[in-house]
Amino acid sequence: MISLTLPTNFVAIDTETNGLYVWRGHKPFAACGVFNSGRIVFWRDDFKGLKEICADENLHKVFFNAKFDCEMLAMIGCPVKGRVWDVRIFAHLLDGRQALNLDSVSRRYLPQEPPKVVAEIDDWMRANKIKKADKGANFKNLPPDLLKRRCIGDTSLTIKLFHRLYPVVAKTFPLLMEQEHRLIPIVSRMERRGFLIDLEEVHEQRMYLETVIEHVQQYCAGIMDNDFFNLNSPKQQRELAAKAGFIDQITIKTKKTKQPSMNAEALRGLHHPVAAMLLLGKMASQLSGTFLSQIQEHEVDSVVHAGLDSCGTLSGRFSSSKPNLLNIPAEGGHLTKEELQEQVDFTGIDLAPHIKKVFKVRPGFAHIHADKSKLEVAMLAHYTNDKVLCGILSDPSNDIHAEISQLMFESTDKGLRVRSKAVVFGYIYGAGDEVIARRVHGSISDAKEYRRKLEMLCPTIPRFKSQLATQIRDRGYIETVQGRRHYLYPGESYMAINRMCQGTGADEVKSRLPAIEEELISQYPELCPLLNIHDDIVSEVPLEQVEEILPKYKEVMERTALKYNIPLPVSVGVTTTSWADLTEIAFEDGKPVWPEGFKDANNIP
DNA sequence: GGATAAAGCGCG
DNA sequence: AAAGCGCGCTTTATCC
Repeated sequence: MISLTLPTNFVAIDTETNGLYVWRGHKPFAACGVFNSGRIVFWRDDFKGLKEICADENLHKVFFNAKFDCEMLAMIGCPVKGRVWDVRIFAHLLDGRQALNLDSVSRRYLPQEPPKVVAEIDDWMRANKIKKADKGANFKNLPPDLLKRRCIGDTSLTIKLFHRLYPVVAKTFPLLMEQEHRLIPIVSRMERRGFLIDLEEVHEQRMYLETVIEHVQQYCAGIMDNDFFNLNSPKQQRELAAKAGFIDQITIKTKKTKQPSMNAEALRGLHHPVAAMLLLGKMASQLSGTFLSQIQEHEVDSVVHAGLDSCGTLSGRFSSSKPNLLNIPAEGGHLTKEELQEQVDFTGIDLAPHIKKVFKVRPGFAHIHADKSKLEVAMLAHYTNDKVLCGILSDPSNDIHAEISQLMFESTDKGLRVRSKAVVFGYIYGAGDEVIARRVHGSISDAKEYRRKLEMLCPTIPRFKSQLATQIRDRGYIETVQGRRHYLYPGESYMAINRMCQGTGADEVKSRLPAIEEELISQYPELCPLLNIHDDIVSEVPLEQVEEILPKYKEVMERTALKYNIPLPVSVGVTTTSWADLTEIAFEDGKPVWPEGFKDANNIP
């Protein structure tokens, strides 16, 4: 599929734009093309000839961050055809730890210093008192010559990097190079489609949360004998804790400064009414001040278009920003009412609204969620090929933590199941004994004992761990089945299992997006992926096609997976209203078993 | 007044 | 010897 030698005809293109978001109407005002022949073309305001270049199927196009430039070029009537290459993807595959801006990538891989335009532009921005955040919007106001030099300079660096890196990346990462480039148009469509937002619901939830915050602030100010209390100040929280007399009972310390921690875990264990009020206020403050205000800030015509970056993480997972849609609170994910009720009487108060209610499904559509269950434990089973783990995972209906608990403790008692789960996850995450002890509410020696029990049960795990440590010591990186290299320093060997499991899982799930496109979108063009939440792919489908698509979607996610030592079953959920109403759908003989009345209630034909 | 570190917290 | 992993975002506190 991928040739090891450079293509014969290629052009690097860079656009200068008046902003970063096509959905806000931003578009290019200048562009540059540098051909492999050495020919340089620069456009400003008038893009004569650019359309023909972009439309040439036989001319490979090279970008630094292709998703951005391709979207922008389409905005001025120059859709990009033919093969697209992205040097930023090359850099990310070569070493995921390093910075991904053009300047630092050039310094890393090119022999000569990049031109000093970057510093010149920064000087100009400073001289004109432009804030860092407004830098992008002010490129248009740069002195024309400076802008032209910058645009040509960036495009020249891009083509030089392509020359230098293409042969290395094509040879070292054939699978991932293909996979990541296939994602460019798919992710672009995901971002442009976006999520519909219920602004009325956002407003109501904020109003409610602000009254909760106000109430808690009054309550704390009263205790402090003061007019104000700042809920977000750990300093004031500690003063409150001292006055209320529970600060000495806090055992958890902050990481850097070793002060008594005011985090939820510390406050939760206290069973003190003032601590409970603090917890409530802090939660309300985060829900309103982070999640809801982010949605309001980035909504355009009731739609949020989160930025999705396939090169945004060390592990290979996506990152999401403006707003981040990968950390929207689940119902009951934060404080539960029962937890606080025993400390303060909150009768008649809804503790927290469900933020996922805000994310609506477009009328006439449904959302399908499909997630690979137990993904990271499965990856551990694959790499270790452990008899016990593979045995348990071979039957998807098994409760893995109950099964492991049975083998470790000869019991599936709830408390013991929690312990074995904590040790398994602790292992996957590289936790120390102290953290495991805290998780199981036990002593350090308990933690040591549980760890030893798991190592006896699955001797392949410590063996795998030491193999990874050896590879890190000998060559500086570990490599997943997809061929992704994860660089780690010997002092970071404890993270190796996590990086392998998280990284392999991430590549496994995200490479299902091209499969969905080839096998399903070709047949159902209205099907549109919206989000990849690590082990989950969310898509929008027309209501009248839900029943038909659902089994195929699950089947494609399962069948097109790479081959592992264990099956990776996919579970499916559907909603036609909002993210909060997601309903899991069971399958029998490859057909969905709809819950009683579900189809009628959701207008599914 | 802007930039940055630290703490805190949501998700998988 | 010791180490929960990966993110993005907000606020406070502090520095220049």
